Amino acid sequence: MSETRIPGERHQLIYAVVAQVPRGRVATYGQIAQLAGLPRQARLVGYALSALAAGNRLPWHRVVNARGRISERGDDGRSALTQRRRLEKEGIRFDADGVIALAQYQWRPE
DNA sequence: CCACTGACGAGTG
DNA sequence: GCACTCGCCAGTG
Repeated sequence: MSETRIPGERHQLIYAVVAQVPRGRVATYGQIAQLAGLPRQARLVGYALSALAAGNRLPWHRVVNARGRISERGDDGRSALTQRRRLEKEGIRFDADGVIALAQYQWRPE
């Protein structure tokens, strides 16, 4: 069967998973993709998040890359700084290299 | 319609 | 551990 995919459908699947990441925890792009039923498509998660309109309710700041670092956006680090501040406000610590200890903070859905 | 451009990560050498 | 390839989607001009 050829599954008819509506453009933007993947974005919705991704947003639905991001919305579930609890406060004080982080998830990786690859993890979000996996949970959204899009294994090995971490990049799509990045695309989906970059397409977010400002002022949305999604906790997009809880998504970091597989190395535990915040991915840069090409907006001169502005949004990256916002992201870091929000995470620190939730109690998440960064080491001197700007790395989050995933072993401690990564979200593990039941 | 085509070309280009992004919040990634696993695999390979 | 580093450099490189490749897979994959949606918006813009």
